[in-house]
This record gives sequence, structure tokens and C-alpha cells, in this order.
Amino acid sequence: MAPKIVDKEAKKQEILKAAMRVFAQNGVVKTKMADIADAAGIGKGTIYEYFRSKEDIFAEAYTHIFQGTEEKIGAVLQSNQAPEEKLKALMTVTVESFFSDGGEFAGIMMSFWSEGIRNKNERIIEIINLEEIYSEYRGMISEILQEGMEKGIFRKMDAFMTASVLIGAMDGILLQRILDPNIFKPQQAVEVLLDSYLNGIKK
Amino acid sequence: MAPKIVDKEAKKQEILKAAMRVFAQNGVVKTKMADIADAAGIGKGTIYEYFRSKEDIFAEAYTHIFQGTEEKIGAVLQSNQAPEEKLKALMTVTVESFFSDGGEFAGIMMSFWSEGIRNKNERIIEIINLEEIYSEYRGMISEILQEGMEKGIFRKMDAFMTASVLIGAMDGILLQRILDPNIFKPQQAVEVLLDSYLNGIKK
Amino acid sequence: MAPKIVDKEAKKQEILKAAMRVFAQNGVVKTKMADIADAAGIGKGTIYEYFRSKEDIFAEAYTHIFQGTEEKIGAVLQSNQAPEEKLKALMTVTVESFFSDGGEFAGIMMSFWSEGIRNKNERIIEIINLEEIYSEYRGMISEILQEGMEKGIFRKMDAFMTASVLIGAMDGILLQRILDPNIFKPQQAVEVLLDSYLNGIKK
Amino acid sequence: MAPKIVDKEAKKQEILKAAMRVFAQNGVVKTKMADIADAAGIGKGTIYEYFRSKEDIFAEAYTHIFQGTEEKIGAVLQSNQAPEEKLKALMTVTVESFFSDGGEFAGIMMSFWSEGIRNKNERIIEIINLEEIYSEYRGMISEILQEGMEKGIFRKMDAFMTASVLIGAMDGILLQRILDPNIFKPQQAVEVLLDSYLNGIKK
DNA sequence: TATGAATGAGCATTCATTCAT
DNA sequence: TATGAATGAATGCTCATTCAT
Repeated sequence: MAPKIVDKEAKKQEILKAAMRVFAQNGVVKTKMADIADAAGIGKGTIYEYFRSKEDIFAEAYTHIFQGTEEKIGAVLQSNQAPEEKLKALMTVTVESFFSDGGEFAGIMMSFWSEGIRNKNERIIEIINLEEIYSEYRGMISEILQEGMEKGIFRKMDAFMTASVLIGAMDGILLQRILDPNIFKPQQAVEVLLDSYLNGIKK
Repeated sequence: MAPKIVDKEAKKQEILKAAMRVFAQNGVVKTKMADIADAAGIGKGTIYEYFRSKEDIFAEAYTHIFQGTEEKIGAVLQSNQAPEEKLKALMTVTVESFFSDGGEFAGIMMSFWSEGIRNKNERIIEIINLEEIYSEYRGMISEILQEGMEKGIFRKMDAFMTASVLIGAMDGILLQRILDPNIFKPQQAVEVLLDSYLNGIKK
Repeated sequence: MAPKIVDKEAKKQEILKAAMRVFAQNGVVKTKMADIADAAGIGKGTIYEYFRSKEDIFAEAYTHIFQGTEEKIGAVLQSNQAPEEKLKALMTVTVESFFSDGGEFAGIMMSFWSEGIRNKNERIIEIINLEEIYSEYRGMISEILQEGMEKGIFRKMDAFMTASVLIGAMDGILLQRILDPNIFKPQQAVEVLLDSYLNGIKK
Repeated sequence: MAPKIVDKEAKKQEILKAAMRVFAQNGVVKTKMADIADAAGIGKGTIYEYFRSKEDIFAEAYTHIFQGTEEKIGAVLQSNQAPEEKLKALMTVTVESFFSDGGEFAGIMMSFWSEGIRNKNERIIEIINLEEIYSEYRGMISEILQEGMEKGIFRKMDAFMTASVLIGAMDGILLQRILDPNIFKPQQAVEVLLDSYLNGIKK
């Protein structure tokens, strides 16, 4: 009489995938546990066998999405590319991770993002610490810029501020793209952004 | 003989201010009518003497914030400044309107923004149509860029894409600033952004 | 410095009339104090200078309507008419009192009636005791029928039951007439009712 | 392994029964969802597992009550009885359906009735269209009367008006009976009504 | 005396979570 | 382990009544 053998971890991932699909569609707040259960093709109660709460699912989804990205970014930073190329690679990886999975991630990210914003003072900050994320990201870009300045490739500039602007630009581009998926290809936007940025737009 | 004399308009503004404070803090969805009432130091029922519904308050807050900005932007566009200056003025006005009122607006804006995002397919879209807003804004900037290209000031570029990137950059800058108010002065960021953008960062 | 002289009683009646108008239109439950105030052209608070509560207005309206009718009915009963005529007069008076005032009363009566029905077990029973009203009415008709039997004009019958049936018939007629004001003239219906009743419909 | 097995249809009927009990007692408007829940011995939220809204319960209760009656009436109309008998059967069926279920139905009917009255101009009219009900009923009786006149059994009369009077009489009888359940047996009243009506009360 | 601004109890409905099976 | 029936806390909104002026 062995218990039914189920790969708990696999099922958990299945539920998580389902949840992410619904989160992306309706936003986290508007997603009901019943919706997730339906999407996963299981009963409402079953969710609680794998997750403690809705918030828990949210947190795991968040982690799931960012894990891959962080690794890829690390690889870029360790590479020997020229600062210019490194910058481009960094932004490309970021944008791509948003739109991998057919752009579905992007919608969830937006949800995380707005959730992160509105929960500035609450408990979710422990899970989604946008401030920290931005801070880290700023650091990485700053370093590349610094490296470029030291190597005489970039002109003198306020690296910190420029990093902030670059990150902001990327976020904003993603936002517009999410609001209107047909507006432009994100990858293309990154190129325009970097081209303008690197070369200026003035004659 | 006479009823208590109350400046209904003034009181309405008071409640609106209170609501905006709470919206900024907790986000629109998480704000309860009771919270607004508490913040305004009045009873729950009293709110309904001045506003029809929570959605109504939301809409009025939104209008309240954006009214001034739109007018100022119009003035910039009508001016005779050079494209370069016009671009700078446009972005400055936008950023400033976000941080007028001691930065409190910014928090609410973020709320509107994330609300606009998460409500993409619903009724609030009638009030806050982010897509439309972005579209208009893109149009305005595109025109300036076009003008600059025609006048031989800017080099040839994809005006639409560049406009998108510029808007995105601005949004992203604002977001970071809201998340961490001490990070930089938004006005300063705009300058860095435009400087880099206009002149490039490559030597 | 004499106080403003107001005929309190007159004003009270004015408010009552206004209330009755609204009751007739919307039903008692759905009528808000604000509606009554509006209809009376006064402030909400002023109503409470003349009535203790909404229920109080309801009770007074009820009394107001029935007072006249009861007097008229008393007169009929005291008259020397033949039983047949008395019966007709009684029913005519009742029906007429419902449709005096342009039929406006009828609507309120319906409201009182349904209110009386639905409040069978509550406090309003003290005000509107339908059971008692019906009981009295049955008594009056019974007596007329009895008188007719004694005088050999009516054939032997269960006076109590017949009285009940007659009253019921009248009520039901009024109800249909209220639901569809164009269906028939109430007076005409009473004639048909009594004619059938007195003579039978069988050849 | 299996969820609690519940006969949803049975439970729904249970809740409906409970609701009808409370409706009969307090009227629909005054009945709170909490009352129904208490009466059914369940939690407030559970009601919504079986009904969409309070209005829904109301509509179902209404349908529940009338379904049987309409079928029985149809059977009577299709029968080959003499007009006299048909009339009697029709009224008997109607009255009986009111007092089946120990007279509990009658109270709810009253509630429906008064609800139908007071909501003449609103949305509930879609559920309970008293005018239509009366109109149909009038038609059915008219036909029987007509048939009787054609067959030379009834004397010439205004069939429409007489039908109205008969219906009214029945309603009124029911009302009195509901207000005072000990007053008479409804079936008995119908007999008196028809006897008087068919034969007249005059010698 | 007259007023209407202010109020909070009250209500229908939603939904995350529990738990008997 | 899986389920979904059951639940009640929570929320937006209404309206009779109070009371400062």
C-alpha cells in the first residue's frame, strides 16, 4: 500500500506556472485562488497543499522569474567584452528575460512592479524589494560606465546618474511595450536607446 | 435659523487631499473609504456628501493632478524655442509637475500608473487611459524630433522609437526617484538624460 | 420680538400631504425622508419638528385617510335604507374613498395594505391593524345581511362568510384597478359585483 | 480522497425553504441574507454557493410556488366539465395551491403580491408581473363564462368585468384568511362565493 | 423655528482559507 | 493526497436621525 507517488515539486511548479499565467492576465490583486485552481485544473483546496497562501505563491513566482535573469546578468558581467558591448549585453539580457515565454513574463513583472510600488511600506517589501533591485542594477551599470571612462571609451560623466537614466529608460520602454504589444520590438528599442545614448542624437 | 455654513467646495478639496494622501500611501485598491474618512477626520457617510463613489474620488484626484500639467505642456509646444530647448522644457515641465506639492503627487501618480497598468482591460481605463496618454506624449515628442531633423539639428533617426525611449527614460527616472527620494534630484536627472541623449556618451 | 407666527398644525398637514404623495408614488419603504422634504419644499431636519419619525408620518397618513371613510360609513349604517341599498351604499362609499383625490389615495392604501401585511408580527401592527379593520368591516356587512335575511329579502346564508367574500371581492377589485388604472371604473365594478351577487348569474 | 458529498440540489431546496419561511414572516424587503442563513442553519456566505443574489432567491421562490399551480390550472381548462364545474375547479385549485404546504405559501404569496404592487415601476416586475398574471387569469375565467353564456347556462353579463370581480373576490378572501388563519376554511369560502355568485343571494 | 451637514448602524456581496471526507 | 463546501471577516454604500448654527 504505497502512497500514490507524485512528484510534489513538479506539481508545485505546475501550479506556479498556472498562477503566473493568471497573474499576468488579471494582475495579482484581482486574481482569485479559484482562478488559479481553475487554471491549474485542480481543486481550490489543493493549492494549499503546496503553498501556504496567496502571498506565498506571489513570492515564489517572483523568485522564479528573477532567478534566471540574475544568473545571466552575472555571466555578462564576468565576461571580457568591451564596456560598450557589455552594456548592450546587459540590457539585452534584461529585456529578453522580460519577453521570454512569449511576453507573458512581462505582464507579471508589471504586476510585481506595481505591487512593489504600492506596497512600499508593507510586508511584501520583504519579498519584492524594488529599491534593492534598482540599487544593485545601478551598481552594475555604474561599474561598466566607470570601466568605459577609465579606458577612455566614454567621456566623463556622472556614472551613477547615467546608470539611473539608463535603467529608467529600459523600464519605461518595457512599460510602453506591455501597454501596447504591437508598438515596437523591445530588442529594437534597446538598440535605438543605446545607439542614441552612445553616439548622441545631435549632428 | 440658518444651517451650519460650510464651504462645500473647500471641504470637498479637503477630503480629496486626504484621499490623495491615503492613495499615495496604500494604493487605490487597498484604500478603504473608512481610511479616507479617518484621514479627513470625518465620518464614513460624510464622504458621500461630496463624492458619488470611491471611483469618483479616484477620477477627481487624477484630473486634479493632471490638469495643470497638460496646460503647461501645451504652452511649451506653442512656444518658438529651438527643438533642443523645447524638448528640455517639455521634460522639465513633466517632471516638475510630478514633484510639485512636495513630492506627494509622485506617489499618487505611481498609484495611478500601476492602477492603469493592472486595469488595462477594465472600466477604469475610461478615466486613466495610459495607452492614450503615452500615445499623445509620443506624438508630441516625435514632432519636436521631426522638426529638429528637418532643421538639420538632429541627425536622422527613427523619431517614433526615439520618442518612446525618451518617455520611457523619464518614467523610469521618476520611478526610481519615488522609490528612493534621496537618490537624486529629478531635474538633474533630466539634464543628464538630455545631455547624454543629445550629445552621446561616446568620445 | 414676537416669534415668527406659524400655524404649526397647517404646516404639519402640508408635510403630511407631501409625504402621502411620495408614499403613493414609491411605496412607504422606498420613500426616503429626503424625498418627503423635497416634496414639501422644506429641509430634511424640519420634518422632525413636526413628526417624531418616518413611522410616525406613516401612522398619521394612515389615520388621515381612514378618518373620513369611517365617518361616511357610519352615516350609511345609520340610514334607513333597505338592506340592498345599504349594502350598495357601503361599498360605494368605500370604493369612492379609495379613488377620491384622483385615485392618489388608492396607491397609498395599497402601500398601507402591503405594509400591514408584511408587518403582521411587528410594531406597525399597532398603527395599522388590518385584522381589526377587516373584522369591523365584516361585522358591518354581516349586520346588513342579517337584517336582510330577517326582513325576508335575502335568502338564508352564512352571513359571516358572505360578508368576508364581499369584502374580499371589493379588495381584489381595487387591487386590479390599481395595477391597471384603465381596466375599468371601480364604481362600475361594484355594480357588477352587487348585481351578480344579489341576483346570481345563473338563469 | 473525495470531497464532502453534498446533494447540491437538495441543499438548494433546503435553503429555499428556509428563505420562504423568512420571507413569509417578514416580507422580502425586510429579510436579510443573515436571516436566511440563520434560518437555514448555515453561514451567510454559503447562500451564495447556491444562489446568485437575494433577488435570485426571491425569483426562485416565486417560480417554485407558481409552477405547480399553473399546471393544475391548465388541466382544469382542458377538461370537459360543465362551465359551472370548471369555474369551481379553477378556483378550488388556485385556493388550494395557496394553502398547500400548511398555509405557509400563502404568507409568501402575500409578500410577492405586495412586492409586486410596490415595485410596479421597477425591475422586479420582470420576475413578478402581477398585471400579466391577472390578465391571464381574467382571460381564463372570461372564457369559461363566455362558454356558459353560449350554452345558455349563464345569463347575459359583462364577462370581463365579472371575471375581474371573481378574481378579486378570491384574492380578497385569501388575504383575510392569511391575516387570520382561523377565520374560515378557504375552500369553504370558495363554495360560498360561487354559490352566491351562481345563484344570487336574493330570494 | 429651520436647516442641512454629519454621522454610523446596517446590509448585500466577495473571497482567502479551513476542514470533513 | 485531493477536494470543494462552508465560512465570516471585510468593504462600499444608504439613509434615518441628530445637532450646531
